[in-house]
Amino acid sequence: MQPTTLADVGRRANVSTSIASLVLSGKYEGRCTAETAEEVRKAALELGYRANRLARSLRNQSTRVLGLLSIEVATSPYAGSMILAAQQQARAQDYDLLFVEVENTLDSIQQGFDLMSEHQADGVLIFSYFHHSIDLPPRRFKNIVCANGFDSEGLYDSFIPNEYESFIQTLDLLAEAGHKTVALLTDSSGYPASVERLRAFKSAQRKHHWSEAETLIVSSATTDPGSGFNMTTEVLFRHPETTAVVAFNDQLALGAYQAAQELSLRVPEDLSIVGFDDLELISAGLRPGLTTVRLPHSEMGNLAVKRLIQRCESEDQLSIEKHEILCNMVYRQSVAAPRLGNLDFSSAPAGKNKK
Amino acid sequence: MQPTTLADVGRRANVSTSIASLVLSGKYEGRCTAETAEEVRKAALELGYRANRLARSLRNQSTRVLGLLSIEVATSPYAGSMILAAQQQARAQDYDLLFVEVENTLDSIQQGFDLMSEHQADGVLIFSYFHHSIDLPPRRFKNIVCANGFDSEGLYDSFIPNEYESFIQTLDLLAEAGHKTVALLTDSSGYPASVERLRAFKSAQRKHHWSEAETLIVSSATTDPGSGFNMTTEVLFRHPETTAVVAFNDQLALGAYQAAQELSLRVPEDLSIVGFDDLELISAGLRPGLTTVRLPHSEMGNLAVKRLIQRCESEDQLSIEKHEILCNMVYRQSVAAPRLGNLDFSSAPAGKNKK
DNA sequence: GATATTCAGTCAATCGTTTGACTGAATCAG
DNA sequence: CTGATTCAGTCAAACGATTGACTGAATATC
Repeated sequence: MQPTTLADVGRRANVSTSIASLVLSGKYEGRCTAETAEEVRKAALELGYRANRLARSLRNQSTRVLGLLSIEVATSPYAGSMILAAQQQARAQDYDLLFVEVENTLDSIQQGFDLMSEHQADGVLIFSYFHHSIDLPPRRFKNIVCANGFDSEGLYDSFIPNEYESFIQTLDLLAEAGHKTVALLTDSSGYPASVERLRAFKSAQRKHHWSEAETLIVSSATTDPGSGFNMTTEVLFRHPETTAVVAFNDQLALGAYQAAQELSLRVPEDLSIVGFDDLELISAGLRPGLTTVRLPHSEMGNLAVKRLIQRCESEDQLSIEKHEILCNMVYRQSVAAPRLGNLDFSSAPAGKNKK
Repeated sequence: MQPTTLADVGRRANVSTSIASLVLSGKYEGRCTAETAEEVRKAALELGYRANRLARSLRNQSTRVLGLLSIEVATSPYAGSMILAAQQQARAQDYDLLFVEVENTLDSIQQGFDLMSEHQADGVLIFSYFHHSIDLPPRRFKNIVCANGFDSEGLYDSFIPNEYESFIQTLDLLAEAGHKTVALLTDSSGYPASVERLRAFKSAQRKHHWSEAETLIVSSATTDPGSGFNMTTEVLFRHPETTAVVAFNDQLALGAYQAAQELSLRVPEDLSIVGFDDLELISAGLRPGLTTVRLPHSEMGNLAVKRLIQRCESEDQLSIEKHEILCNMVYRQSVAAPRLGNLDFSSAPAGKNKK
């Protein structure tokens, strides 16, 4: 049961494959009558004809396939939305995605490019797990676009979150609620996210006349809830005047919730907490819901594909741009007006239900 | 800057494209000298030659591309590992994955098949977001394999979790710890996961001589933490003798933690809790860590690809099999021996740190 | 009425790789 | 010395879609 070819369609409609091809691609004007065209379309439908993209691509020197090099994305909880958005945007323009997961090494990325090269991809997307600078091997493809990361040499378009402005939104929210002593739990990786968010925090301290005590800023190399727990506990003991905790990400925020619980503090009445990332499993699952910032994964996936296709189809040279995307706030219930007075750790820990 | 072709390689090595082809595919024995072969390989390397897979596939009538129809997988937090495992297994055998997200409707799936048909995929993988029966349109491809779901007519291989046996492990763990009154929070969807896990629970009740009060089993149409909170609260008030809560999934378990917190119960000293799925963001992030069962997403992705490739490359008819995969337990700290005596709700709720 | 134009279509080359059929020279067996 | 075999290659036909060049008939123009 061989798949049907254009020749089969032509045969059934009593025309040459040329006419069949021209009709099905809508370019038959001046080449045959409307009736013949109708015949062809009918034959194609009856035979369930599907064009062979290999043959078409070979002839056209264009595959309408985009290579997706995912640098450790698929392992992350963010994977879904970025890849999904890319896929759907591609499909909407009759492109498809050839997916390959690579490691963040020149060698592995090189192999990814080679593979896409063999498949004659029209362009290549480079998706990163987290916002950082990526070293890429020498250019292989005319069309390359990065998302959630950027190439270290600035040779390609990239779509990344605007860390600074997005974080400022969160901080302004706390300021509006009336907080004056705000602690920051951050990470010490030195990646753009930590650098920019720290810069935003310091600027907010000045702008809103917050306490600028250095020990209000605690950082850690790991950003799991355990670190969040420890850092929160530390900063609250040192600064019992703290009324709000800003976490570098939702996992640290989860740790802050746990620390609050341990200290019998209510969120948000006794302590406001905000996060970053909007990992819904955490942010929407917590009680009360965590007010946070949604990373624009779908937007980045979507825009990167749009831009890449534009590059593939454009004759002239497009300029290279680094697009910073503002993230949306997600308002839940973890922010309230500051409580009055300092925390009081002298009282015994809340009684547990013990037998 | 056209990509180099076999003809280019041949020209540089002073041989015909035929020899170039034969050498590079390792079938040159009896066709040329070892020295000539070396010349060809050298030329290919120097030119950075990469075979054009379109041309090769067109000629060979085989693409080494597998279509991946993801039925709402990419939107789920589980997406990553299953797709990643599939991709890596495919790559290990020199296959690639063409990814398309579809909706769970005959029409959308049909379109997915059509697309894979145009791309001449050698086979199609059908990945489902959750373990359920999928209605598929009439067979389009010789080779189809399902993962984390199965086709309603049983026409194809499938790889799914063994819900019953996997859940039994959890329940046995509680029995070993000495629990006698165990509550089940489940969902009422009627999908295999809920049906089978409920069956396992009832069998455990009998096997371990647990209390079989009907009201120890509570179910809900939604499985978010909020439902888990409500169900846990309900069951604990009704059955203060409950010493362990088994949740249908980790999100319900998170709700159970929250209910325990609200009632000032310590986990696991006052209440043991177990989950299912091992959503690490939750299970590893909770304090104490949640003992749960890891869904075998990578295994399913990996095995499905292996089987599909086997089908693609096998001459003879393979039998259709439904493979049930046993899930691994993930031991954390949420299970302990049961406390002695009933819960006591007469005492005032634990004092909160109020000003 | 001769020529030009339009119409409705067919022909054949092309994309790059693969591989069975072929070739011309050298070697070998008898 | 003759015929068969091996060796080291080349040739050319696929695979299926696309499209510029062509064709033969009908119609239009002067």
